[in-house]
Amino acid sequence: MKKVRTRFAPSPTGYMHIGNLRTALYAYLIAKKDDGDFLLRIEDTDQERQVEGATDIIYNTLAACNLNHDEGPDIGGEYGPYVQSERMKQGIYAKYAGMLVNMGKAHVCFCKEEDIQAQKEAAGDKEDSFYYHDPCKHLSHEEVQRRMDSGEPFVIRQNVDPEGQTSFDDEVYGTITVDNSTLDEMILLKSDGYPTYNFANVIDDHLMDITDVVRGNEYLSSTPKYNLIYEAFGWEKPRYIHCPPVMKDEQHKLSKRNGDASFQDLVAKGYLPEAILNYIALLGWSPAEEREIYSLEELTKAFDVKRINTSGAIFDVEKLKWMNGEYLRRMDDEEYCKLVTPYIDQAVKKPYSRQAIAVGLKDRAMLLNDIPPMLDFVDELPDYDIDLYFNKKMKTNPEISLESLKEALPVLESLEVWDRDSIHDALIGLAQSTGRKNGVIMYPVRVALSGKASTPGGAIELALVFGKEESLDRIRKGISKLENWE
RNA sequence: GGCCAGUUGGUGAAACGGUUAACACAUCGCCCUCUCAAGGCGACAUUCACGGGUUCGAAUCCCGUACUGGUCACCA
Repeated sequence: MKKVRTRFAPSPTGYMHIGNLRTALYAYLIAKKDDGDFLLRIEDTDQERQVEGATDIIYNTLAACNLNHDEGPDIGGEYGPYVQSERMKQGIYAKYAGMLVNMGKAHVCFCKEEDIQAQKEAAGDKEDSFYYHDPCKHLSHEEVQRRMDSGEPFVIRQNVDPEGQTSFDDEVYGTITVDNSTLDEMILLKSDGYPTYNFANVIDDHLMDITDVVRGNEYLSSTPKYNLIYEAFGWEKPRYIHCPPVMKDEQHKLSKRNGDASFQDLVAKGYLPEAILNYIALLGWSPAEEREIYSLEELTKAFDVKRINTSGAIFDVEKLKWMNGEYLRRMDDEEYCKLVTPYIDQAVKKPYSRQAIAVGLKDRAMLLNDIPPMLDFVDELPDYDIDLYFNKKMKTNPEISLESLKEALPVLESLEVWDRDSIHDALIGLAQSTGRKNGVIMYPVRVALSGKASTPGGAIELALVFGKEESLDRIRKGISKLENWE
């Protein structure tokens, strides 16, 4: 069996959007599942749509996701070059286009774009469909030569015999059959000498020994035209794996045109690349087992083309959020602390232990960017409202809280060691020795320490973050605040 | 408009002719609890776009209708 080779073939036109990334992921998984090669090819045949820096975004995104390619413009390979504009300069496309012309499978066309367009529009009113019969097909060899010599602009256009049907098997959508009469004769080589996407794609996929073509399902209807080229050359056709779209809502695809979230936007918002990748793997594909969290390596094993869906999937940021939180929670503490420290630093300038803060964050922050606002009480005790001391469930109110804080203060002051156990024993001991609920003591202390209704951590965790001196200071402030209120 | 494809809950989805129509997110309860989370438990589609048919039996097969998407570029 031939070694499986897939490719990701983006055009460098801007940010990497989610649907695009997912196609890359699937192509990667299909190759790696069978120990095959995954390659990157840059399709820059449209000179007008080039965007500066777009190629770097592609490299960076793939690298961030660990979708490492085996061959590509940046790392080379035996099938190079991997950039289509460079391949064009080597005359590759012109050569194959010429071969097709000689075989009678393509022809030189001098028709003007506007003329064809006008013809289509005129016909559109009367006929159900319009199939372009290119008159240039019947031009004599001499005339073609003469007009080319005279410098008249031309394109190379595919020949399609409108008789009969063409069908192909897609791994996802099954067998698809179309009437040849509905196939336009597509342009292979543009008048600027560049190949069209369609043509370059076929030539390169063949030349690079691509066995599995993975792409969006918008190509489903042009696939028969691709196959005509394979057939003209007598080349073996690849397996086709067309993927359903990733949608923004029921009727719109996720697109960069609309400014929808790109991979880098999500990363900037605090999503982990691994979580994003895991989530999008599940959009349009489902594993055979009841599990949703998969590392890239695990995905590689579990992935199965047969389980790719045929209908579009809506991108649900809520579920991504959950998954991101899941990834965060599963990290070991040390790793988590390292990851999160830059975000803590955004909100906390004082030298409190990052690790002590991270402990409280771990089960609470689903997004990295949620972290700074959660810590806005750390450097400065906010000027909080006295009503915070009311809590029905904890059975506290300002009077009870004042009492609790007054009792807690000396107990904590007398502590020789300021660690988790001693603080815990002191506070809980206080509550239990007087037969009160833990919350009656703990809740007011937590409020006094933070001045907030909710915090990443309870009284003990916060006391640990602040240390003895600052903790006692905040409790004293709480006491005086309550006293003044009365 | 022609052609191609899709249609299971708010979302991702399972099911490959016979199940109480999995599971996960979200939502809503309850429990746990020093807040909030996390965690635990439970609720949530009498029904699989609609209408016919085939069959003892259909979300699953067939036909039609509706709706949605794609395509019909010297864009990819």
